[in-house]
Amino acid sequence: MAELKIYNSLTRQKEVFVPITPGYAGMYVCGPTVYSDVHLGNCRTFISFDVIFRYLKYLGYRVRYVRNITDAGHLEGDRDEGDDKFSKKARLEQVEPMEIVQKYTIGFHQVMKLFNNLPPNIEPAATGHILEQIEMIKHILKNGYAYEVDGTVYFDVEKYDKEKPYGVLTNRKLEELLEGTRDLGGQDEKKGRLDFALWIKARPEHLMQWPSPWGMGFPGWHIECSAMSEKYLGKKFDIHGGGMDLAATHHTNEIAQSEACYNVNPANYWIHTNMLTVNGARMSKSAGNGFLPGELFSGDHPLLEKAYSPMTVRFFMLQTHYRSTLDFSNEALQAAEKGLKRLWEAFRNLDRLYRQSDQFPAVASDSETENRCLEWIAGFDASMNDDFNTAKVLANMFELAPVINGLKGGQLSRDKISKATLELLYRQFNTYLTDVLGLTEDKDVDNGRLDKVLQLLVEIRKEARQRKDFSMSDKIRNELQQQGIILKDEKGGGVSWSIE
RNA sequence: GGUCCUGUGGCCGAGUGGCUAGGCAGAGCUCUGCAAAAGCUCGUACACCAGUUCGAAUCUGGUCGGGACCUCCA
Repeated sequence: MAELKIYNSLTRQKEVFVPITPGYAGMYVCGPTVYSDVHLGNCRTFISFDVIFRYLKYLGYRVRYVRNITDAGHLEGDRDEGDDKFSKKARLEQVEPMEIVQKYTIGFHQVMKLFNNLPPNIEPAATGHILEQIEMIKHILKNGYAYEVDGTVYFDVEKYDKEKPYGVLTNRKLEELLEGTRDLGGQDEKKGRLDFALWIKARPEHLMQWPSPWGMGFPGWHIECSAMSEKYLGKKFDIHGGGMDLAATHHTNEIAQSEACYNVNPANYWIHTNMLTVNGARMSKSAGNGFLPGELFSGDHPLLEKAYSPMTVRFFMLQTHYRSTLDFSNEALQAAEKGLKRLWEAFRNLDRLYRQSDQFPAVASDSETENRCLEWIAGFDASMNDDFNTAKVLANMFELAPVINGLKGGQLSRDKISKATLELLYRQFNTYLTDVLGLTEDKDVDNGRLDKVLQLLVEIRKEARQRKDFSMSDKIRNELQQQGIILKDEKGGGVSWSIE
């Protein structure tokens, strides 16, 4: 099999993936800050990495996928002072901060499940790793890359940059970064404008605080990922991922922390997923243009014309490469909904053909059709190996759909492709659709009883049609359609049905 | 201002120096009692201006437009 190539943000080029330990892959992805509902933009990132996780497994790697829950230390502003997001929200809702954390963690997991994202292998929380974070800060202090001011510990960026380029990830020089920094005013206790807090002194009334060598306080936002990734994946692991917005600050600081502590860049491959936009502007919590998954599934949002299922949204996202921005619109979602429906229809037809695979010859009568199919099938792996090009995989599936539907509907004779090719097609189509891309069929109503009832109605309608009693047959079909059940008369006299 | 990304047919979106992805919408046809579904056919798109080249939407330079990051956000 061809090699997997990954676009590495660190080197700004595609590189062949070579794991540190053959057969194993370690991946750390920055998870959500659970002080409010995740919006669709957050979901896009996690869906992208879910597919990457799934594909690595498909390739046979034993993957350890770690995705953290940020439940402490994430501050409101850029001043390294004031409340963290949890305490603020807790005050607002008059509950414990951990109630906020619990509520939105559960919500996050529910949404992930609806999108059919596999759970990570480890999902560590920042509050559960205070000790590890303190140890790491102590280590950085000992190495001389941090300093304490009145109970708060800062990372010394300018000192660090003298030995290692601070802005490697975003390809920026320290001087440029310093120019872009806002003057924070005279009362700043930091030595350098780019210095960031590793540990923050807590005021007495602060709701979340822990004892430390520097007094009561709480960890800075960036140290948790460094400490937890080291704990579960080691000082050096294969893949570190997250949204593109995290590269300039969060990931840059993570690299600095690990370098200052262990003298190593924590990850070989840095993967950054692009933003979801609305009318060309980034979807974000602070901009107020965020869609909540729930609003999408119910259609309850002023900008939405109708509800869209989780799988429609997942498919919509997979039609675009993860490194491109994706613009969110009704038109695009409706197109995705119809496209996905067509794909499932083709898969159902393929499933039926597969069960009749004995009707297919050992050698295809039409080598051109046969070979084209084989190329499209091989294209699944080839596309994914090229930096996880899910859009191309789906395009190949759509290329195969007319062949499948043609074989099923009789427009294409069944000797056109060989039994072996049909079976390969079924296996790969099935594996990719459900295992690699993680799509499941939206079935709100489906059970054996409904099937029996429909078979009865189909039978009655068939008899009516034989009598040329078309008013009766149309009545059955139309009334069912009112309920969202579509009857389709097939060529050989059979009838199939699908639910809208 | 700095760093970087991007500009593809009505819409969404892949992409390689030459062989015009794909989806949705639209038109015609086949099939059908009528439909639906399905199948077949149809759009010669690649911001603009130069340059490199036998040949560029794909490479280089410039112009214009859009966006991200530099401040919390996946």
